[in-house]
Amino acid sequence: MEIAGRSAPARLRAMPSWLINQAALPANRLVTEGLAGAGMRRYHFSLLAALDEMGPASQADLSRGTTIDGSDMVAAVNELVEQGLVERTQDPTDRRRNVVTITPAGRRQLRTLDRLLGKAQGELLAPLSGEERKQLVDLLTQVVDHHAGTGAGPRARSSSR
Amino acid sequence: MEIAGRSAPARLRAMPSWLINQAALPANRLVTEGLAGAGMRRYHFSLLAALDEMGPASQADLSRGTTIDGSDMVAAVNELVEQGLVERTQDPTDRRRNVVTITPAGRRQLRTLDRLLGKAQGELLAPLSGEERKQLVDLLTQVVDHHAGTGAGPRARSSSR
DNA sequence: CCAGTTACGTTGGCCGGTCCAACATTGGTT
DNA sequence: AACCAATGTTGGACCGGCCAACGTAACTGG
Repeated sequence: MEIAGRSAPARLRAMPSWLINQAALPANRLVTEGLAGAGMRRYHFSLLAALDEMGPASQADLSRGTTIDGSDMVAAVNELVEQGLVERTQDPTDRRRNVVTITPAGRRQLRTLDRLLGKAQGELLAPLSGEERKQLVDLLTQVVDHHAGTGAGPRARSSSR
Repeated sequence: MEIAGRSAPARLRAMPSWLINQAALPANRLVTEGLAGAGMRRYHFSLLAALDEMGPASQADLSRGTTIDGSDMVAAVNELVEQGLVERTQDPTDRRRNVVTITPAGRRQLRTLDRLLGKAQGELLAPLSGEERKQLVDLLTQVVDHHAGTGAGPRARSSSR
């Protein structure tokens, strides 16, 4: 009763880049489902986490402190404002800036999300022992750090014109 | 000379699901760039690899043997046909089926892609030792296998109606 | 003081990847 | 014959990531 051909080619299964992408599927599914229980998306959490860590910050600061593009920041902040989790106020000392501040409700929500996401991580790494989980995090961190800034940042300023 | 705030919130940096997604960025960038040198995309390689491993197969077989949806298979096969890397012929014993066969040129191309991708994997895992690379592949494989079939397959057949 | 340059927020859009619904054709079942 | 299942195909939705352009505002050098 073979379920023939249900698994990917061996060439792919041995390829780290492929494994990473395959692991990202359940990861994103679990995280998305977890956050959906609180009516949130991934970037909402990123934003709340950044605010909790950085304190009040401009949208440009938040864009730099997360992987969220400035273009997408507008809508993201709007959505958090609508739910009363952050406040957007104009910076009086620099009228270009919008200072975004997390509210007490935002902090409460953040703690809820922490709990939900912790659960999701547990399910994601279910087959691994505590020691193995540490190893995985360590190895991935090395890879991520090694490639940091190698493709995320703004395009090299073209000097033409 | 701190480059202040250039790194993501600690909450995220400690989260396996986030690390996996961040690692997927350079992974996809390197692989995409590598394949671009041969005028190919990722699913082209998946397809050629599956064909090389499965032998001649119908598009439905290929869809099941890869992560490529049947809807997207049509265009993918078309593109490979245009480049003479595969052939699409109607199965005489089942006139619904298109049998896709890899050509000698396809096999040659596949070997080229293997080489390009091997290089990309090396760059991706540059900071890791040989031992660490094995560990990473092993850990990711455990995670991927554990979640196999947990969200990819066709939607559960709704029994309503 | 003024001209040029830089930063910020915002709008709009493109692209790639994933997925689903519907359909006509064909084959299998009973 | 009547029904059900599988195949290939078209069309489109959705999401995440990214970029271009623009108006406003601040800064800098002459």
